[in-house]
Amino acid sequence: MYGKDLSERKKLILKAVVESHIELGEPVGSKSLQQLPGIKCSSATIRNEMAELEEMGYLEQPHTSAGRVPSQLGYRFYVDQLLEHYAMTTGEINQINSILKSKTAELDQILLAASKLASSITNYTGLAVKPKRSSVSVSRFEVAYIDESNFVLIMVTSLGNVVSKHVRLSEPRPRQRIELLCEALNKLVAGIAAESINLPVIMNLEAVMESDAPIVAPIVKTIYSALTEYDGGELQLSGINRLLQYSDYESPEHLSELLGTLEQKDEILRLVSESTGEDVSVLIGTESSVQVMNNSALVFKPIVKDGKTLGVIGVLGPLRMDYAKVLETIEHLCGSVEEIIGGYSPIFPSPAALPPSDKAANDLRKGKNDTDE
Amino acid sequence: MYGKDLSERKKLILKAVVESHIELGEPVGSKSLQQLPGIKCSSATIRNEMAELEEMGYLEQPHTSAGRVPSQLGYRFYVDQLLEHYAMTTGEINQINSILKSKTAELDQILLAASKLASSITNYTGLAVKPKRSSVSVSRFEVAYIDESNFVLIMVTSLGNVVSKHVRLSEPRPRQRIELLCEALNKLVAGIAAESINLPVIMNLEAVMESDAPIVAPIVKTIYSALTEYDGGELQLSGINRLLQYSDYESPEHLSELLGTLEQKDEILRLVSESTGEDVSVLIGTESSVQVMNNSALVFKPIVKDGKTLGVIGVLGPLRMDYAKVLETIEHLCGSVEEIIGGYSPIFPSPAALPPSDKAANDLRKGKNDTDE
DNA sequence: TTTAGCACTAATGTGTCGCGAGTGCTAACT
DNA sequence: AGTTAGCACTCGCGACACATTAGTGCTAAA
Repeated sequence: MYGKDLSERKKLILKAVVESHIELGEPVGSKSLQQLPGIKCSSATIRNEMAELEEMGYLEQPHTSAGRVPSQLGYRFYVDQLLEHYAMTTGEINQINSILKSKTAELDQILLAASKLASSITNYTGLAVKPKRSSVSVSRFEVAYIDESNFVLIMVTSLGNVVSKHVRLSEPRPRQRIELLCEALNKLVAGIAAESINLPVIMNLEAVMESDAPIVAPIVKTIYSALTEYDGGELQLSGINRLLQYSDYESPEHLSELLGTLEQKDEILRLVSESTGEDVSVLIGTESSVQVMNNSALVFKPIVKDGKTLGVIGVLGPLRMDYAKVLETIEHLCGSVEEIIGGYSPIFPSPAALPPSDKAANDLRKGKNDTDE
Repeated sequence: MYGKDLSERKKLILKAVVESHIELGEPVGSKSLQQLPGIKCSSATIRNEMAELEEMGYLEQPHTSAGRVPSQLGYRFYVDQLLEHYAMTTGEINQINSILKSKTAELDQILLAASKLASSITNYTGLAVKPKRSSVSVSRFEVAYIDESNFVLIMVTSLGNVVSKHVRLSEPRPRQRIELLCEALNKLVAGIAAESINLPVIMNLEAVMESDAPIVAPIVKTIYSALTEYDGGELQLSGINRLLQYSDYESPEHLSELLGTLEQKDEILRLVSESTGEDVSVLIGTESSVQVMNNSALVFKPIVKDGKTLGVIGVLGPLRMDYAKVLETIEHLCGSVEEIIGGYSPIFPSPAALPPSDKAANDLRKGKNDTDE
């Protein structure tokens, strides 16, 4: 393991370099370190130590006769071992409480609010992700009949969310047939994950629908696409303008590329979904393996309830971000969000107290979230 | 009216200045104009003309001994009177067709795709707006019962969209009571616009619900917020990175401010909703009366069907944007989108073929749109 | 009314210079 | 052996002077 061979003094110096550079954004020299409390040696000694730290890869020099700047490895080590707990100010805590607590609404809203808070507290770009989910299923179908050629198919998913799709029929069907279809769907499709809607299921459906068999296929297709679409993960950024505050020293083309990648969304979604575990992830520079983020750091943490990841909130900032504050903020935010959604009386408290469609029972064990729209 | 006193030659010169500056982004001098076809006088004459144009406010000089740059008024006049029709390339048309035609899905999706197209074709930032609607109402309520403390209230709006809200009850209620509530809602609230849900309505509801009166108020509040929230207008940007390509000569703080304003969304929504008529709007510089957009131009056009504005797509770019191309692109895009949604068989074809809730009848005269989710 | 010519202006680019912050190295010191 | 003082060296950076250049306005002639 790296970093085990560092003397206490080296750690102290590395820590000081990182923190000074995070704060001021400039290469830090031996003299400025010397007058720091806790260091009792001369600038020459510090120079020697820094030279060695550079040798080992923790620091680097923009050019001869500039101070040192932490390398990616330097930040890594700092985050892993040197970080001091940041105590959030009461102002910050109040801000979180007042804004977040007022949102008892949809999870989406809460996530967005949390991302905005993350951005405004840390002064970096905040992000909220509604993660890709595997194997969502519909626990119940409803129809809202509009006219003989149109109805809205409403699906309550296994997670308690609601997805609705407008369906247009090529040939008109009377109300009862549609309601029959709905019943059939509830009997045959409810509780089945999108990927396991297969031919036998469809044939069953068609058999039930008798003369209306032709309308089954397009409807199943609609259901399928609704589920997978809903499933697709969503990324929302807040405080994009703060990207400029720190990457202005970078080339504008680079920034433009970064913005493009962010707008694409898939890279970030991939990163977020790749991370395992319930803990904070910190991706520094190339660790993200996204070319354009080599000069950025990404900190994020999933919001977990009963073992399910309901969302992710995080912060995107420069390599020299204030990791202590960001980590603390993210953790606090996640905590608050989990508290809020935990405060909900569970929608599906136990396999016993169940929604009407018995079929769906086995899919509802853990789903207790409550977004919709 | 301005601009009537301009000689043909002045117009020619103004046009040339604008177009040259749009293309190259640099102040344009008398010499470079001279060698343009269609101008048969010497640079000195052009200088005189330009001096007069500056006098009149159509041109301005960044400093002595630089060329001239169009003023805001200059652009205005150019757009109003000098613009030449831009013929879209077949490549561009194909791009639109292939991408747009494949989206037969939700209006939201179509709008987003159109905005992306606008951005990629024009190389500026594209925007799509789902406009604020006035007086949406619920034409029908449905409930999806989950358990005795939870149900999902599903509302089919007067426009045929579906909004759903999860409702948590502080005290459990049996299924029948919820269904009764739903019936009552359909009787008393369906067809009423959010703003006309008043005390008498609520009292009526409470009377019907008898012992369950206490749950009425929060539910009405939910309905109200769902409607106004849904009603709130939505803005999506695409190609934000292209903002950098042209505003890099601006101060980075300014750009940051602009991004902030865009993220806020309300300014843009206001601008878009303020515009009347079905035509393209072109807001140049201060015409938007948004401080931070003084150096930007906004071009947008509503998507209209049967007299209803279903969305707006537009482009945000620098003052020196390629108005000819942008205008043509936006108009073409809007045309394509209208064509696509026009192809839908109308959901509410006539006041006769109506959704079950008779109450809602009078709200459905024109609603023929079909988004959902 | 147009044009050629000329003096003038301001931005832009280039080269030189000195300053200052910071380093590495060596030699003396504990 | 580790620490420190001292010193020579290296860059980056801002300042200044200077030439260049693209463009102007004005005047006087066509």
